[in-house]
Amino acid sequence: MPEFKILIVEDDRSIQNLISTALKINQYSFLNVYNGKEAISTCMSHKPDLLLLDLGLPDIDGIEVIRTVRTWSNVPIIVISARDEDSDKIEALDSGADDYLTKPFSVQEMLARIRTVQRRQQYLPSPEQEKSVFENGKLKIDYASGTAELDGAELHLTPIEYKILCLLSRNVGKVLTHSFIISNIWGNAVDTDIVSLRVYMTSLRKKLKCSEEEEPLIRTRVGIGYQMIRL
Amino acid sequence: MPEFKILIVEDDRSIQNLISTALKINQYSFLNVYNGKEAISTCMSHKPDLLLLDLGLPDIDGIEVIRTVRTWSNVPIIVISARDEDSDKIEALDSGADDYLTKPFSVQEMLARIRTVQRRQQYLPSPEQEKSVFENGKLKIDYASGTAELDGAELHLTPIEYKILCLLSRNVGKVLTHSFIISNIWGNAVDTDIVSLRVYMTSLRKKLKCSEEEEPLIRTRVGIGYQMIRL
DNA sequence: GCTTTTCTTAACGGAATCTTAATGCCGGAG
DNA sequence: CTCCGGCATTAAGATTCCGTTAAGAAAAGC
Repeated sequence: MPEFKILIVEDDRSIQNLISTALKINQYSFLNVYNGKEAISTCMSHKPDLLLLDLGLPDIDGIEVIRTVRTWSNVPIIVISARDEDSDKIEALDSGADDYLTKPFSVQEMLARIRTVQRRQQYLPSPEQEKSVFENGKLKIDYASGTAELDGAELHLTPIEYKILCLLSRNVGKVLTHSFIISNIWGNAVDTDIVSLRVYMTSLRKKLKCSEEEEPLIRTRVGIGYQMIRL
Repeated sequence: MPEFKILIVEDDRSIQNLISTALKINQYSFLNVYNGKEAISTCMSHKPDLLLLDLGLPDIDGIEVIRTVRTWSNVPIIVISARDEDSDKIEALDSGADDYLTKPFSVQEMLARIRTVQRRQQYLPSPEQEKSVFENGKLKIDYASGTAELDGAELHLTPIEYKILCLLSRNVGKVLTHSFIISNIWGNAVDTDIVSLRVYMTSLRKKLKCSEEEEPLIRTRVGIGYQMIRL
């Protein structure tokens, strides 16, 4: 195995120190950042193999960090938080976290859970080239900053529109079924109608369409779902 | 998404019942076994997508179950145990467990951690995904993206046409009876006429036929059914 | 608290698709 | 040769599916 890079996101210096020391002893390579924005940008630039993430950050909420990173990356995320309410755990896990440790935590257990992540990594096919910027024709998405632009002009998308666009872009060329899109956007719990999805597709298409006489970026597969065309 | 089968390994009937009920409500399909030997054999025979494993079993130690299963399978394992010593957790995780919940545990948290496993599953290469492209003469089907093309040009197929084409392609060379095709496309419940099938075969053939003087891709077996020819 | 944005739901016209029916073709049996 | 069963093909009605608009509800920002 090459090297395993861990990004520690923790504003409490003493805990940050505790974790760093443990990782150093076990010969992991790691980086420290102290707030959410740094976490996202470092994650983008350094492409770590694992995130150790505190939820209580000074700037952004940790949950938001998870959601943002998950728009373009499947990097394992272990949450380390002082909040021990069930609702917090569930929200973090459903937002995309892989594991959740409650402070005070056992360093040995943390290390064991890191090893679990490493072990799973082995079975993954190819370390997919996860880029944080997506480009397709005139469309350009910057997953890290959460923005999209068309022909250089920034698009003003609502959160849901943006999510749908991300989902389609991450699966360019593939046909995504209605139910797949809905469960990915609204979560497994909620049952939203297909009708809502259609409304969003309309407004998305309206915003994506700069000129006529062009092949539409998003194609409808009648009876199945939608598909972004690779231009 | 197909179905997600969970194997519950728990000798305490009350807890087993608690878990079963939660899974049933959330429409998972699951199996119950009550000791380690059954766990291992059922795991082999039924190939579940997830193991919920209690460590305190009457016959074998749970850790041994993990190690045994791990000799041939990477199926996700979530341990649910009364032991809350660090050493127990670490041993279980290092033996191959993916997660560790301590009794008493929150059912909601358990469900969230199951969803985490499911989410990760999506990114893994499934057996069918590996051979997801079918080619035969000028015809090419990409099962993953749900598209088919003829001579490089994409085919516009209706859902039923596409289903029929997939069915035939997955059984190239074989003769499929009318009733087999009908039950596979429309399900055993609906009684659709053979006449409808003929109409679809016509439109399918029309779309598949690029030039004359060629051997037709789909051959009629009078009185029996249809067959895709391997070119 | 008020304004603005975003989300959701309902309604409707139109398009794509499914199904059924009618017609003609072909080969074998009488 | 003629009849008949199985099949292909076409057309047309029925049905489902989609896109769009508008309006009220909810949420976010000020």
